[in-house]
Amino acid sequence: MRLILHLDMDAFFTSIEQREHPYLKGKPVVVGALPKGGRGRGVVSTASYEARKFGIHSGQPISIAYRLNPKAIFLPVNFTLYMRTSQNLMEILKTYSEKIEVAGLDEAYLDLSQKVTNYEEARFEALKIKSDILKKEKLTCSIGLGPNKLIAKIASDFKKPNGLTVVKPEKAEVFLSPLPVEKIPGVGPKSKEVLNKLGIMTIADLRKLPEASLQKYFGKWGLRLYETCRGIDESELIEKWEIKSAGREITFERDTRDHNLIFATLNNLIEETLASLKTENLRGQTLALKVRYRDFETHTKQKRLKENSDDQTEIKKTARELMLPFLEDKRPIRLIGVRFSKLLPNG
DNA sequence: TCTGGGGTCCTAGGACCC
DNA sequence: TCTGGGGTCCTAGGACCC
Repeated sequence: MRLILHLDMDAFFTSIEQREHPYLKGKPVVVGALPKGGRGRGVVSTASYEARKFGIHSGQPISIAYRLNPKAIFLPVNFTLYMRTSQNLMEILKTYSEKIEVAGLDEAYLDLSQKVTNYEEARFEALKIKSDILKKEKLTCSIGLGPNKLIAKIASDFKKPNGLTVVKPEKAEVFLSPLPVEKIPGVGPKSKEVLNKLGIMTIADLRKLPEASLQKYFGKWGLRLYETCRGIDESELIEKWEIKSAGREITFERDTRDHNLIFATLNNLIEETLASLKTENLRGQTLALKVRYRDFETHTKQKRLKENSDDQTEIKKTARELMLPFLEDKRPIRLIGVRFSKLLPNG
């Protein structure tokens, strides 16, 4: 019997801030870009549950969050702190199963198939994990239990915060039926719109679509969707991720056409990315440049680097050449980014 | 209202090779 | 004159996730 647990921390970043600074408890806290009196350019990373009452949510432009509640407490992202907390968390989880997939700073899947024999035992394990994390890290989480990653993931989101949802295999279809299609991981705004226009609002509706139609609209992903809406997911936990690309990007404080600023920033981004690749003992064989104009139109140009092009000066020169055609456009530039892919171990 | 930064995966056309 | 089929690599774009 396969039994998967998915754990998702509750409002991870803001909960950590509230833990570190007790006076923040019970208050609307927003972690993300700084609002700068409503003129900030970033987005909300995490909003505390108190902040969510004002309509503030992650991914939202910080300027809007500021408008919704200027009195909320806006904090910058303390990535080092969250990373450290995340590592502690994952160490705790590893004591409950050796088979674990770390899915971001605040999420993990545990395969309990070898640890328990039924859902009652699994529920007991889940409760132990929750109390262990609360005791050791002073944080709450929500957990989903199910016969596969898909069900476990949707279940963990079903009751938040501090929830525990158990979905036995025979209840999977009934559990999924009433949920809106966008609850399916991988169904974002675009797919939701396509489906909604076809009159498909819930996962039960999705089940009425023939496999061939799903393939027509969504290609390979459509075939997966056909199984997903029936609660079928055979995918294994990914216990070890290998890095496939590494990059840096930055949104300018204000849109710019200043070539000096653009090229200086470009060089910085390359230096930073090369430094982080170096710590992994990797080098990239392909360099991609990204430019976003004021109107948010975004383009990329990439180039396979010459053999053994490990030379920073050479890479910067290539980046410069990739950038030049973008500068012929009259639109001010909002963001630039670089990314290395086709990574190889450094010989 | 105005949209971050780190990534992954998929698609599609053209080049090139057998 | 009309023109294969398959595989792989490269590039560009887009959807999505945390």
